[in-house]
Amino acid sequence: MGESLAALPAPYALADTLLGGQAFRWTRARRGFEGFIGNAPARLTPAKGGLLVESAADGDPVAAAEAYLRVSDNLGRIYRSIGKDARIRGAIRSWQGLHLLSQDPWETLIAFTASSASNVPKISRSLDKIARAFGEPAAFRGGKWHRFPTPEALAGADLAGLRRCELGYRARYIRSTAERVAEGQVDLGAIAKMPTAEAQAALVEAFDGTGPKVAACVLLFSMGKDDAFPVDRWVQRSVSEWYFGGEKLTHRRCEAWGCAYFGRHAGYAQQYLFHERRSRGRAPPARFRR
DNA sequence: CCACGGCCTGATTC
DNA sequence: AGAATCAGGCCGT
Repeated sequence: MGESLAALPAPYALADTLLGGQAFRWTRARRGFEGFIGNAPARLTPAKGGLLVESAADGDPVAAAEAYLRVSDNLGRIYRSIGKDARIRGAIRSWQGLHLLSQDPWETLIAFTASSASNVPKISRSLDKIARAFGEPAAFRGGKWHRFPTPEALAGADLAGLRRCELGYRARYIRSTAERVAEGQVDLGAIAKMPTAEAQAALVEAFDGTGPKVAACVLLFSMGKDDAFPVDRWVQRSVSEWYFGGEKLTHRRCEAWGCAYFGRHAGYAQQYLFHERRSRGRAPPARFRR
């Protein structure tokens, strides 16, 4: 087991990043967090001069953690790029150091398929149950952990077993998605290489239960497509209230607006809007309206 | 292209 | 207490 110090840029909002709803399998543990990096159990603990990484991963756990946490993102440059107005700049100020993660596409696809019309605690419980029921056990720090199951393992899962994971109607979506990936009918790696709009269309086309929002989350949180702009209820509200004076917007129009307005790093803007609106944002001061 | 109802289910609100 | 409503949507009509 490796144990060493990773570099962590000065403002890195670790808790908001790990627990804020882009990943679902991290929990607080003492002064740090326990979860998975590259499907290996890991513990991350803020320490003087960096981040203590403990992991059962093969290879270089520190490098894996740094890649997963996207520590080399240049947030200053990104903030300048998306900081188009006082409203988004206020959100950036409130959530300084919030990062996007670079997660595994397969797990992210299943996680956000499970997320539809649900909520973070329930999604976390579902994914934990899926891992316990269908994933490989892994020993780490004297505890018993369960890796996220492979596509093959989930493709072979019985529907009743999946339903016991609090998945409801999403269970059949998850199994059919696993079947398509396991059978090699869809290549997530190939999709990750496509331009964003094309990749999003390919995901929606390929998988039952994957619509534009879920696809955008997969692109943003696991495929490095920072120009994806997932529109969920919170982002929809924030854009409607803060940029359109409360006017109702279709999902499609909201997404198109976000991509055009924020540009290359629209996905980062989305994260900040999401956190700001979900945590406390209400009606905007009139001066922010257009 | 858009609007609407239905869908599993647990927590919260009324 | 039991009924609505909501929750990081998607699908079919």
